[in-house]
Amino acid sequence: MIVSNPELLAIQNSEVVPQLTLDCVIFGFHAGQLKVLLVKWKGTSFWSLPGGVVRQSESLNDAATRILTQRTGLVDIFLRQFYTFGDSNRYDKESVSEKLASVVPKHMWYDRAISVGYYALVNYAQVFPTPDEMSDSCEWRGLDELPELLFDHSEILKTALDYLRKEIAHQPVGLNLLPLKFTMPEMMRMYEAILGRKIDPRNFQKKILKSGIVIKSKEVKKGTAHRSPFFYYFDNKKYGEVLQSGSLFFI
Amino acid sequence: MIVSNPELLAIQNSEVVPQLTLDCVIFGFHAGQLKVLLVKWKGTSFWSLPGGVVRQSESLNDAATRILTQRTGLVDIFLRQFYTFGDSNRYDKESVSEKLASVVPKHMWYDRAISVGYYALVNYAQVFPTPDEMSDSCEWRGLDELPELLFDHSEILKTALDYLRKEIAHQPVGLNLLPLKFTMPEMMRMYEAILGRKIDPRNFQKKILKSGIVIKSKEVKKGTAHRSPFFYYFDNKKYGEVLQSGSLFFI
DNA sequence: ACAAAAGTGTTGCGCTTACACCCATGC
DNA sequence: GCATGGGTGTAAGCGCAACACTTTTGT
Repeated sequence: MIVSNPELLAIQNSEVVPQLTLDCVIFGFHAGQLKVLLVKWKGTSFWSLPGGVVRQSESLNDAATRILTQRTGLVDIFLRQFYTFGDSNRYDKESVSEKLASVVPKHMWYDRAISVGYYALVNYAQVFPTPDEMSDSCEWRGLDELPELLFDHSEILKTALDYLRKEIAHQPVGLNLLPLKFTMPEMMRMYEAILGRKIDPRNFQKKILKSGIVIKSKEVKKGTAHRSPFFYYFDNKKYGEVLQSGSLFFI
Repeated sequence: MIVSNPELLAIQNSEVVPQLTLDCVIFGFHAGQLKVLLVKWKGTSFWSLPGGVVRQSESLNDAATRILTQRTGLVDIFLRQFYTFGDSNRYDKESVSEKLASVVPKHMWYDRAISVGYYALVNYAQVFPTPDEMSDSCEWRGLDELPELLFDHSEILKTALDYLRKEIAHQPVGLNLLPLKFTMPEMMRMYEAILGRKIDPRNFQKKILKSGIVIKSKEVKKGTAHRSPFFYYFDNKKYGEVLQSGSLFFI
């Protein structure tokens, strides 16, 4: 049996690494908002991050990729390990096993588990949120409309966002979050959503253009009810170079 | 039984988290060089990073602190989790169990293990390197005189150094690596050792002083065979503030 | 006296920030 | 035509990097 699924199942066979789980914070960008993909446990109203176990034969990165592909349908996504959560009281076994009794038999829970946290940046429009056999929905939620999360997943989410904010200061971000063609205001709103603050549009444009990671197309976006903004697209080669070099890139 | 010790013992009881280990990259600074604490396995000539298992009742941070205190005699050290290594082929069970057959019975090895990496910054002069029951020595080694290491420990060490170099750009470092009183050239050589490049002494001094984390004492260091440098000491309060705020601090 | 390391200031450039008006579009 | 958002340039100040000579000390 292979359990593709979630948190903390006390599977005592040798197929998976015991007491180890992996949780994914999947970020998307839509309607000017940073969103996170959450799952709701079958027959309950309890939400958590999508997660899973690690098979004996796969690496942590492979496990994270597998989980992401299952939930989003995407391959080749930007994925990064950011922290491993190992407090001995990350969750209360009694309380959790009670809440999820209809999904997971109580005796299957470990007393404690360690969870490796990954975050992913994905293109919202290309994602097909897919619940699995333990969840009956899988949905995007804005950062300001988050439900309470099971386990320590609220903390994991918050930590992921902290890491993302740090990384964005050194590396270009966007190739993974934005569609193929996008406007400068869209890109700027993405940065604003991640950083949680306003950015000056003139300075933003100057900096992005100077870095060389985007190219201005001659095409404009029509039907925006106001002046038509230009489309831009990423220069993948240059983007990769800047990503490699980490040649910083504050906004 | 509690095994305080190292990598990858297939202890099948419930005292420790199975298939999970924790490895520490302990950095010290001495004689102008960045050094790392290594252990040599008993009766062999094989070296590795000091590591250990995680007890069921302790958090990852607690486990790392325990291991560090055992090896160095220090309490209250600067310790940071940086990455979790989870490739399924991090080590070759056959080859490792062969090499360490005199220390660990072959059947005790897991097929694979996940290792959480921590690095620590410690004051070289205060450390008493202490081998444990599995190692017959525990020694400092300079970064350019490293032996080959077991498992994937060379990669872990390299990764730790990468993380340290990134962190040093945002946070003050030194309170943990330098003695209570130190000279500006000593501090500068520490930065040079970590960053692996030369620094301009005038610009360095300006930047450090401006940050306010050190205070110049009126005392000079005597007997240096040349002009006597001033002693400095850390302003712990200010240091803590800068550390918190992450108010960056490039060198 | 000599060799070696420590101490110290200035300048120019580039980067960052602050700031406001005109333009295009849909309604 | 009006409201809304998009597009764009300049100026000032700050931070960073480059750079060399004098001082002190032990031998």
